[in-house]
Amino acid sequence: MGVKYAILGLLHYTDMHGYQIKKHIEHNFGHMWTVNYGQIYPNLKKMEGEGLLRTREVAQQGRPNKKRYSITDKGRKEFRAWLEKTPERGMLLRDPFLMRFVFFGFGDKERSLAIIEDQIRQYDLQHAKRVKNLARWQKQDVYVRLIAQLGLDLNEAMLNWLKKARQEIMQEQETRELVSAAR
Amino acid sequence: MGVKYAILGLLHYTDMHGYQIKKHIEHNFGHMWTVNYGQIYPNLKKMEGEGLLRTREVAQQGRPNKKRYSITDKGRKEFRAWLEKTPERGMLLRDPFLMRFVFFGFGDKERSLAIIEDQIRQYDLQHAKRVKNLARWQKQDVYVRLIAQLGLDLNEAMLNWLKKARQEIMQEQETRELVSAAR
DNA sequence: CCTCTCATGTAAGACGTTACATGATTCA
DNA sequence: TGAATCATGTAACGTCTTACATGAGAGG
Repeated sequence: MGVKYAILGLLHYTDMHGYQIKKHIEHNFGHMWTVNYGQIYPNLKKMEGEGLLRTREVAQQGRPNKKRYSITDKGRKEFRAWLEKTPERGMLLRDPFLMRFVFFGFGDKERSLAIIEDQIRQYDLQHAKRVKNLARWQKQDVYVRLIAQLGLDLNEAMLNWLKKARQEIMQEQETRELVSAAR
Repeated sequence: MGVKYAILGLLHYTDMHGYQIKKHIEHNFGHMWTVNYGQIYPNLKKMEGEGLLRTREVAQQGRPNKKRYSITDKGRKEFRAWLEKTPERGMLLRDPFLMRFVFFGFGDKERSLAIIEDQIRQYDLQHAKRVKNLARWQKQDVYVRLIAQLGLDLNEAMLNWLKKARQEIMQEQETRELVSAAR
């Protein structure tokens, strides 16, 4: 259900073939969303069968023929109906780091701090990437600009939290050391 | 791979049966994570077969016997190894609302604003719930407390962004109306 | 020379969700 | 009377990921 509407949405901008759609999704929804050909190509085929898309095949030499997809009126109508529905459920956040974090109390403190340090580096890099892309987003409509802003906001919130977490965990360690030193 | 380590982690605190594990996960990871029996019971069975868990059956009248699971040394070892690995990938965020939001430019503005309004209400409710649970979290270790704090932080970031978004979208509308009124 | 980009696709498997079946007890 | 809680489990069905196969041309 996920990729389907992303594809229909993207084809509102311009006709595309599968390879481009993947690139586009990675660029625009990237850092939070991954797609792969195993989802895209079967979906395109299925949607064509349902009359939501139309294909024009473009011959190429030395590589597989391109299939340029465009959205049909039926596709537009279905997309529109989806767009106006109230979202079926809330945000799902799954993060292998956070999953570990809850249980760090059962592990080694030094190792936990190293993993946190690594996450800070990761989010710093992401932040830089997002800032670099900002100019590109600014040319788009309000909604796309706002989504870009959300990416920055959440990134910032995570970074602040990670730094606060690092500090609190280190302090806890100091307290323990003081207690055992006092004995 | 997801539920497995959550189960091993929870069994570090106390022995539990499947029903309780589901309740626990919903309470502790809830609002971002959903689990169902279709995942839990087969996983428990499999993990018992691998020697990571041990069962004691508790007879009951009028309902299925309880199976109280406890973690084995092998389970603890495998959990520990997982805990200390650097997380395999970044945060994955999937949100049917945000998926729509990017494409709101192709839909009806009034409808989009109504959906945003609804999201604000939703996050307000969640915020209240999280605040109510804070006291319970404070009794736990640093890591659990920090995760609770992150929940609040991200909730707040989303709310601020939603309100900013609502305002910007409404203003855009006013500008358009002024332009057409001036003609 | 090697890696990246372009371009399509399939097959197998992992993972997740929904719905069903059973059935007593407790609470509104 | 009806719904929720307790308690286990399976089957069918979706979705997602990984790995494979093919192969030319561009750029470092």
